Amino acid sequence: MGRPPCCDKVLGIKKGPWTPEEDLILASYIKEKGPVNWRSVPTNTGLLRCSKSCRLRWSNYLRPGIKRGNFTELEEKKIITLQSLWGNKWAAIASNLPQRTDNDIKNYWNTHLKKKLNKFHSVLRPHHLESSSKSFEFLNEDYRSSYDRTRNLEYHHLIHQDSSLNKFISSIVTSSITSWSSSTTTTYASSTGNISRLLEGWMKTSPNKLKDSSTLKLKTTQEEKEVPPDGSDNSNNDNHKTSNSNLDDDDNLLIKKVEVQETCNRDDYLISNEEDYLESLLTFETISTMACSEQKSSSDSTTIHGSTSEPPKEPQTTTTPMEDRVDSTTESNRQGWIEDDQNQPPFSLLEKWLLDEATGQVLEEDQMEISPIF
DNA sequence: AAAAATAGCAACCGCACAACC
DNA sequence: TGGTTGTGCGGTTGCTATTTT
Repeated sequence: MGRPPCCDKVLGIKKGPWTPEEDLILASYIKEKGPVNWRSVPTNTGLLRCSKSCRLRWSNYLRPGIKRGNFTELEEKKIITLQSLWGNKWAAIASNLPQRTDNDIKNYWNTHLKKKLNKFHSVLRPHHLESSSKSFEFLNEDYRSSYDRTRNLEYHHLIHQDSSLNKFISSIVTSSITSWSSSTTTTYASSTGNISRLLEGWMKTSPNKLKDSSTLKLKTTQEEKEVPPDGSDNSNNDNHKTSNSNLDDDDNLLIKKVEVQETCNRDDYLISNEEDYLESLLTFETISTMACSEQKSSSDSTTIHGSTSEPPKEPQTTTTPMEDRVDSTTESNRQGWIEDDQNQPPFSLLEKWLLDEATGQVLEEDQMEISPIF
């Protein structure tokens, strides 16, 4: 026998946007009762909502400490990085952005960042993409999406090849958390904000939440790196909510302290490289404009290649972009990719930056020395 | 000025899984 | 042991606001 129908199948259950009155009732009830059995909430509050709807409303909008709208560049960067590492594991990603909900991040990714990345690729690699689009005509939307993700994963792979890069990503996340921890600015949507302010002071961000968020598990061993914090096989969806199962809370707090200290010691490094990253990724609209005007004014198909204006090169083979790019994730191909740069399609700024990082052109190894996180 | 298209986002849906009985 | 329940999660839908035609 399967599960009984969810309560939202019951007649009389209200759907659609929540009203401020409903928000107030729900928030007040949870404020009074504390952690609740969601099944009992509609009954006890008189709300004509299903338990799931109540839980969702609370966890996504009413829960104190939620920050809404106005994603910062650092948050964008972090989302992009983690999405490339873990895919659409929004809950896992959200666990590393303490004030954001998975739903919010997911929406932001779908409506902003995905487009941004696509634009980023299409502008900086017009030649490559032009041929890509033809090769992709036979692919359905899902498959193309998976290709997009594969491209993101290429960055991931490059990062994996080089411990310093991996550490860099870790440090980005860590420094983000550090700055968030000290941030007190919170922006709420109108009605939600009113409700939240009603609850202000009642429920501070729980120590556990803060601690969990601070214990991002960017693994440093190869097998661990591939595992998202919730477990890649989905065998345990709650894995990302626990810090280090082998350590007790005090140990984890100690690790956090050490980590923060190390982050502070790396400030100079972080600032310079995060700026580089942002420059390539988050300001590409400017680059896009430049590229467009460049292409308009020039008929010789000159295009932007990283920070240079190296002419684009036609792909040397007839392989599809998928083959071309996915195969490049092998170590040998990666090496070839780097060494045989002249024969490869031009890299985007981001790709080039990562390659520069991987080949040690930017950073000294001793500067990068960071204790493995967890 | 109005209609159509698009973007943004809140909320819903359904599946998976663990805990409980 | 198997059914029931509660919860988490990712994907999708649909409404509203904004922009374009």
